[in-house]
Amino acid sequence: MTARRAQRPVVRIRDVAQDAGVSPQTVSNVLNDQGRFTEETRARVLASVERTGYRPNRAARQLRTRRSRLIGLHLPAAQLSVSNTFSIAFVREVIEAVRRVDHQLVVLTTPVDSPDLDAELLAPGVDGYVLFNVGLDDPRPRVLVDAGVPYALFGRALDPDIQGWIDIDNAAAMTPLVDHLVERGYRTFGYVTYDDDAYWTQERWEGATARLAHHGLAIDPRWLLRGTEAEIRENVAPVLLGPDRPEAIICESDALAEIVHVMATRQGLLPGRDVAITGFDAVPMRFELEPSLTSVAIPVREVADAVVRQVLDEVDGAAAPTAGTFLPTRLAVGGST
Amino acid sequence: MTARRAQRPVVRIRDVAQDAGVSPQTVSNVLNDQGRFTEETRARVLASVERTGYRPNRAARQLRTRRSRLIGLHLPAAQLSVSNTFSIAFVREVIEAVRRVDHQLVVLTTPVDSPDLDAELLAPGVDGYVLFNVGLDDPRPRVLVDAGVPYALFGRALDPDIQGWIDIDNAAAMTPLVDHLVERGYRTFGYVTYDDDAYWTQERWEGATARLAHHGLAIDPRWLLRGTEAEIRENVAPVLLGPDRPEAIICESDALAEIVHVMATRQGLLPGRDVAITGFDAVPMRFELEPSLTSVAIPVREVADAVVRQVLDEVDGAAAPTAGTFLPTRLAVGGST
DNA sequence: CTGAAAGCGCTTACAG
DNA sequence: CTGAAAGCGCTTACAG
Repeated sequence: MTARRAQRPVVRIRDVAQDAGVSPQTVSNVLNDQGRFTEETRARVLASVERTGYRPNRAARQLRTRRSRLIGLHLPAAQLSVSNTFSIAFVREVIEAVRRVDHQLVVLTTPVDSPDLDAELLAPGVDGYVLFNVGLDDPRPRVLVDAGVPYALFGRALDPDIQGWIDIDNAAAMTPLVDHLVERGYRTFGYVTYDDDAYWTQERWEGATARLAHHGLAIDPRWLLRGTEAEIRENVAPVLLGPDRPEAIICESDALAEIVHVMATRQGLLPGRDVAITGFDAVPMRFELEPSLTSVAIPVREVADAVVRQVLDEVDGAAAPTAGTFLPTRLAVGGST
Repeated sequence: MTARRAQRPVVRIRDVAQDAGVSPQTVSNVLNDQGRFTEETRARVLASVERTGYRPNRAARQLRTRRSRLIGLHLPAAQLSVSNTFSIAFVREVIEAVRRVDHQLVVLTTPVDSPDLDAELLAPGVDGYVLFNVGLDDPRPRVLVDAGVPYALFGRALDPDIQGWIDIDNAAAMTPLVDHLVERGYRTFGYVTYDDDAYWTQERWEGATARLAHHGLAIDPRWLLRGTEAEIRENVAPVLLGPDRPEAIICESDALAEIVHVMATRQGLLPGRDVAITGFDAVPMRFELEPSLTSVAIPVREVADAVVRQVLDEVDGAAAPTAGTFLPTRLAVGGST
């Protein structure tokens, strides 16, 4: 226990000042790069910081500057599961993005429909929030707007007050995907999608069908498969992988495409040769599929960086120059088409 | 932007005091449940808190009490991936456990082998740390011990200074599993394991073989498969699922058991009828296996609660009553045996 | 049971 | 370029 209770004496800024023979104020200036000191002073101060092992007290700094250097990430527990491939990739990038701007990430997990959502979101005193998986009528941005807490979100909102969003253009993203399929010679199409009311579900469907129409093509209604993952898992073989099947199957997400891919393989069909399969997201999966999946890559890292930067701009009161920003997607061609 | 910049005036404790007609001190006492007030005062104060929308300034409280109410979770980025089924389940439970004790969770992702590990771990000013995936010679506990920062860990360490660990007894956990297999009549065994030097890898192997020996049984060396997930994926069929195969395959983890299960199914073998398969961890997977996997359940929630409680006890200076604690595992019998 | 004073460790004006 | 003073908003002794 001895080592455990080390309790080494706390070094304060005035100890460093004393050691360096300057005032606390000067130490503060050096540490916060405020200018107003000679290079020689700077060196002396830094040497003293090193020697004394000084580490600024965050609470004191926070009290004075009114900045916690904490960014909140709202991550309802349900989204932190191995089934949420995209969420996990996104969370990881947000953590890294926050680290790059020298802040700390605080994770909140209150369910979106909790009656305490407001209180819990406001309690931790973070400088701002990152939200994602935000639907058009999500209650969270409103809570933060009303409380005057800065935030940025990956997604979009209906309310024009809700600004500072970062998103991808789901419909537009389907254009190069469909063009690619048409170019490869595929002419009959199936579509696999979640049966939810998310706007991205809607937009991907509309983007795909519109672009197919542009080519004079369409998705045959009998090859449209909607449902939960479990339902799709069950129905994909009979509906889409029998002898009378489409040449290509467009899936709303990689998670769904993975199911189709696995089931196709199990039926003895080789994706890319016997049937084309496409996904959407292009994030790492539990096992890489073979042949690899053609998909639409969401620039997760860029989104995370943009969202975090947006929060900080808002915190700093830098005029938010945009209501929202679309980031470009990229077609990732694999062996499955 | 108007709504966005709401900037409502900050309510301080003295505003509440004024509203309630008491001193700031009394408001503080009520809010922190320090006794020393009448029930009537209490009600008046709480009403004023409600009316004014007061929310304590965390920085000020932290500066005064020297508690941030922040608990750090060190989660190197590599562990936050869909392949790390167990890590994801554990992180989720830690977040919830921290929330239950009314603290906030800060996530740090510095790689374990980073030269800045010390500095980054100490920078955020958390009250204490939760560590997991800790190996016997892990550098992290030492860093925290030396800095006098409280922590608790899921895992174990060699250094006797490193106390406050919570773990399961991997070897003991294998006893009921092996007994179950023997009881079901299985007499020939294969074993699938990672090729790493983690102590749990070692302990599970020893636990299984020792208990088999107790029954006068053993794992045939030609049915021992060691390697990375990719290697196991490739070799499991030829080594363990051919005509000359063991009756039962014990796997070090659910992740490996999943591979074996999928491959067995692909070979036309029905787990539980044609070959028995067991895992270890019993956390949710991307897709539930069918038949379900017999496995050893790690009490993830209990572990998370215990680790968080241990950190707080340490923070509060409550004597750490134990060097370490083993939590019990439970055999979860599924259809795969 | 309640109040006035002091102080946690910084940084932000303000003087020199 | 550097220093002495004030104050951020709480809570912790200390008096009454």
